[in-house]
Amino acid sequence: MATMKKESVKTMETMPNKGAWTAEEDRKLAEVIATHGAKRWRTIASKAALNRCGKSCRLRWLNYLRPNIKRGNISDQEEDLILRLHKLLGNRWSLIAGRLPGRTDNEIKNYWNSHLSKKINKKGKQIEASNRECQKIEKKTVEISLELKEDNKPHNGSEEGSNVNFNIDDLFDFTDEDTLNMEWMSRFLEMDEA
DNA sequence: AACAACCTCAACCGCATCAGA
DNA sequence: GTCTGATGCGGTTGAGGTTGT
Repeated sequence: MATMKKESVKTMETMPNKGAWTAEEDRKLAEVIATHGAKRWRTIASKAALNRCGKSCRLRWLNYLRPNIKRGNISDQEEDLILRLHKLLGNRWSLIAGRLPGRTDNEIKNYWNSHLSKKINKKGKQIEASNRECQKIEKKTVEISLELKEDNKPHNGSEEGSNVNFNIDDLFDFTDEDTLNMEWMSRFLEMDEA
């Protein structure tokens, strides 16, 4: 990918190199990191003589050159984990990445923005629709119960004697998902404490 | 075949936080 | 305590690829 942003000649002359990394740059950077370690990025940048800033070198190393980087598609299992972690942590990409060996925060962020956010929106719309349906049913249930109350009301106006036993729990159909999430979250937090 | 619209992902930017002097 | 440089993080951009018309 020959990524070269539109820049004036002056900027090109004075600013550090920008755009896509070449194989040669990667090799030089890896070489310097091998001898000096992955810290003091500004020093690394100058030792590698790449005409790139320390920040760029760090990013390149973390997202591309670092060993044990897992390349390729995100598995269903990983996707599920990302979804759960995002639910728990929000856009804390580096924390999420920390729970996915071999994956980088940038990769997860990109995956979220291009795949999962769309999925969530889609699901969100479905949930909205089903919520609307639930509200309709709820409204109807309340109407019916009020009608029944009216019918069973003694003519002296007392509430006693009503046959309507209204159980609030019957209105909600809880799935096991919330319970599972709570259990999973506890396990996750235990991992951090360990 | 040509063009537009959309998608992906590497790289950049700005800000926040950390660490050492 | 505070100043300064280094590092880390999340948001954004845009080139190149893919798909649709």
